[in-house]
Amino acid sequence: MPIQPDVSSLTLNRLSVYLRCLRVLSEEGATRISSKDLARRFNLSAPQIRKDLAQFGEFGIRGVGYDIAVLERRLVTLLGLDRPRRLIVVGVGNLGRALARHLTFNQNNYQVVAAVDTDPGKFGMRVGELTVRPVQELAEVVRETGAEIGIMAVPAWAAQRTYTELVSAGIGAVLNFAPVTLEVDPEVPVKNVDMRIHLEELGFLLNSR
Amino acid sequence: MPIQPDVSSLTLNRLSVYLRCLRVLSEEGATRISSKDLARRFNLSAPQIRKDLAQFGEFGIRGVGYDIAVLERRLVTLLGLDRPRRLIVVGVGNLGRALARHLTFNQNNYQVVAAVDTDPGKFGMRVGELTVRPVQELAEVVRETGAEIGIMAVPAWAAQRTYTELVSAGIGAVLNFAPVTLEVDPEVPVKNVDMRIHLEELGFLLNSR
DNA sequence: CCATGTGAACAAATTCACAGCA
DNA sequence: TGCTGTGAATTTGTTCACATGG
Repeated sequence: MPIQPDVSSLTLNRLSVYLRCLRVLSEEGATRISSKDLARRFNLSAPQIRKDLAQFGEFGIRGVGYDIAVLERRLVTLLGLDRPRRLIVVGVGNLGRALARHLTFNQNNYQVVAAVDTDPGKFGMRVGELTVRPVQELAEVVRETGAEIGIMAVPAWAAQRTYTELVSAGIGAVLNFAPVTLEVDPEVPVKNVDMRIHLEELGFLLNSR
Repeated sequence: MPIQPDVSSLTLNRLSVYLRCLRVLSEEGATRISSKDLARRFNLSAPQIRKDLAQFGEFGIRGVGYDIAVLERRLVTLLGLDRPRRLIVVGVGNLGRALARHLTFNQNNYQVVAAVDTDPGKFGMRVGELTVRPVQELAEVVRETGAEIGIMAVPAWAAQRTYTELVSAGIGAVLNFAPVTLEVDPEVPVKNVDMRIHLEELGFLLNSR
């Protein structure tokens, strides 16, 4: 019965995948699933499912499998999906505007609550339900809205400065779409979405055939 | 002097990073760089730089370092950045429209040359320079435009079918933004951009403090 | 000399295989 | 009996350290 010592990013990402799979099964009315069946059904690895889950306690029933509802609840809690997460979009170019709309999901969690930009020409502009505010007011906006995650959709050259500003404004974590490697404060984790790197990898693969 | 046996995704992604760094140095007028200096300057690992590069031949000059221009050219070639890459966007919702604009870079490579959707209400709609065409004409559009990479910005439930259609249409590789694990044809590689997984990882990290 | 290129040591991640329990 | 949970084996990736060569 070990507590999580520290969990790798690889494992965490698989937890998200497992949750997705469990929701499909729930939808179908299933109540129990073994790691083997889960693996077969969704192209996963059974021992890996067990190793991953075992890091957070013993959920399974030996000889039977996992209770889908129980496991689902546990993963929801672990991934912080049991309460709202407020997001703030920084940079409302093409991508920022799309993200401001796209990342506001249905339900209770993940809602984009604010958008800011440096360009005075954009202040007051409407993006979905939001009004674009000046980046100078970032700290204020973060405080007012309770935003926890910053979505960075700024040009590469502005990214490091923007990150620093988000940190000072009291943000808790950042999803970065700018194609740069940020100098990161360990207190404010960053995940990068670097489309150019992905495209270049595909470019390499296209070349080799 | 080994040829590339097969290169890991991790290595390929670092090549993109190296290229980015070299461009900064070029810009500054530098002509030579050692793995040690490159590592120090950009927070990389010197032995890893050497290992990564060595997979593709011997570029360095012992006792001196690497010639920036030579290395840059080699990486450009490896990553397929020396000739145009035409992209087709499938699904022109908020995200698809933004990507259609965002992924058309300056220069000669990476240009979005077409956009398609299933919704007849969107046929003929303008997105930047493009006109949205019916997904039924996918194969034709791919042939006409010479698109090599498909950008999937469709809902999760449509993703698998869309991938299959892209494969039949003769696409070479896919960048997938739908939050699903695709069943993949080994001939048509896929890279996933799964924002939900990233947000859920950040959610976990926010919880643990 | 000095930095590359590389085998050897190490670390991380995955898979295996089985003990232990419902 | 059958599946979980887990140490042990394996594979994959990174770092070290040094022989090699400009």
